[in-house]
Amino acid sequence: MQPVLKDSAVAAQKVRAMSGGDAKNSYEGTMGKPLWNNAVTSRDEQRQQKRLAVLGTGARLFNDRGFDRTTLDDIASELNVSKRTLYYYVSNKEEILFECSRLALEFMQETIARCKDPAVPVLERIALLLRGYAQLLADDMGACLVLSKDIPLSEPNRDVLREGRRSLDGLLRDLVRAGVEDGSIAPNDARLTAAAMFGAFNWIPHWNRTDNPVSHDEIADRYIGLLIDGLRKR
Amino acid sequence: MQPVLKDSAVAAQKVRAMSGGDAKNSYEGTMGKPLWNNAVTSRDEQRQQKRLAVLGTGARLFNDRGFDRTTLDDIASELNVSKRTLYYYVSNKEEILFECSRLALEFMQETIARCKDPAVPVLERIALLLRGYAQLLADDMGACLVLSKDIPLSEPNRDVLREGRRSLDGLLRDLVRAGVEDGSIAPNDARLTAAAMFGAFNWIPHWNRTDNPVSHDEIADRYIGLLIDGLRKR
DNA sequence: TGACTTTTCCACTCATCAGTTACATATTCC
DNA sequence: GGAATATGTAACTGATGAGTGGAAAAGTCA
Repeated sequence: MQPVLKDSAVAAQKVRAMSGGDAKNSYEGTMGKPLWNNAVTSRDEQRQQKRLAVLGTGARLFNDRGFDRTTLDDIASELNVSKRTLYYYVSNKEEILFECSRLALEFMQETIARCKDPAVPVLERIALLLRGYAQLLADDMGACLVLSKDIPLSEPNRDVLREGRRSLDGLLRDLVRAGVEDGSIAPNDARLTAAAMFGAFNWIPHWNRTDNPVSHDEIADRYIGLLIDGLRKR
Repeated sequence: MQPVLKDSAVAAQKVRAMSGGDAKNSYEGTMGKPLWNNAVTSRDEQRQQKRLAVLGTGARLFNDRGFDRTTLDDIASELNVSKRTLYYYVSNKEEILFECSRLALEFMQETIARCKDPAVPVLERIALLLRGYAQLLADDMGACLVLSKDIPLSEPNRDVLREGRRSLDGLLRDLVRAGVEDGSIAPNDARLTAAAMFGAFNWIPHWNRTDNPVSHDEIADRYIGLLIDGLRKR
């Protein structure tokens, strides 16, 4: 196939071309938002969008094959571009993974903020957090946060992600403790409880990454029901 | 350090030497059983034990660094042996991973059998299964089953493991359905329920792999309690 | 048009690592 | 003792893949 970026006349086509052309591979963007728009965009915006296409394609391939088994040539050829071109948008392979994970954590911020509203009952806030998390994991970048969790990054990057994960975990623990305090939750070790809950959700990208995935909303509903009310019939 | 296998006089010492010598690295064997015994052992038994040491060390390093980031030289040097020597016990890198996973699934068979006893109430049988699974995950080979789950193996091996995992998952689903049938469990989608439960447990090796791990029995107790009775206070 | 910037690619280097070749030394057993 | 078997090593091969150098093509704007 021809290198597309060079030939196409219109910027919008270019960015679409970055995504690989055919529908099944086309990069749908992050959190469901389309990656490009057809309006005339500035050079900087185009650059930013292409960079996002690199990150998104990277995330998808990392999730499919694993970080170590994905070559930069894989990502490049998915985008119909040479490997050298990728280095115009990112400075190395690690940066792709780091940025995907960092963005994923950033996407959670809105949900996190909403979970801190003291007007909402604790159990509902926990459900809110978990539902938001399930939606995050439906996205390639969100799944990347889980599936490539154990790839060792260099010093500063690693700390940034660790802090992000830690604060997410801390929030759930705090909610559990708050629930115990106000009597809505049975006493328990908040650390283990939070680990069990995140664990259940983190496993989703491991099994639900098929051609016909179960809807993450449906999964979230059942998981939340199970975690809050348990298996046992009353 | 000297190559130890060649110099040591006594078989038992040899096998201990295979494990790296110093206590912190010494290979403790599988499922808590010591790997060697001091009785005079036959050549075949020694070979088998050394093979197990290779597998166990492989599993541990795979769990620590990931399969792709573990070289055969890493495993060899952990055992104070040359890489070529490993090839006397296994035929390639994949075989190490495959055998570890296969053995882990084999270790579960006893638990699986006990869970099929119809005299025991369903909820207890589920607890039995999950407790056995948590113990499996405390072992390097068991953790390997989870942490290297997504490494692609060649055709026949992949199918063997898939079948093992599938039947484990199937058992839990069947138990859940049986519980719904006999009224001890609230109606639900058994597939999602089993996924949530295994997910919670599968995540353990991801977070509890430190110098001071939480006891897997303690984790199992809390997880089982949560999954059966839920967060909500009654 | 022509100067300037942005984007792109070909072809390369260099390191890593699975698996092998060729050989050496121990051990077992006749 | 000596043949057969088991255990081990050092040094190599061949493939793979991250990252780069240098230059050409395309786009921008006077």
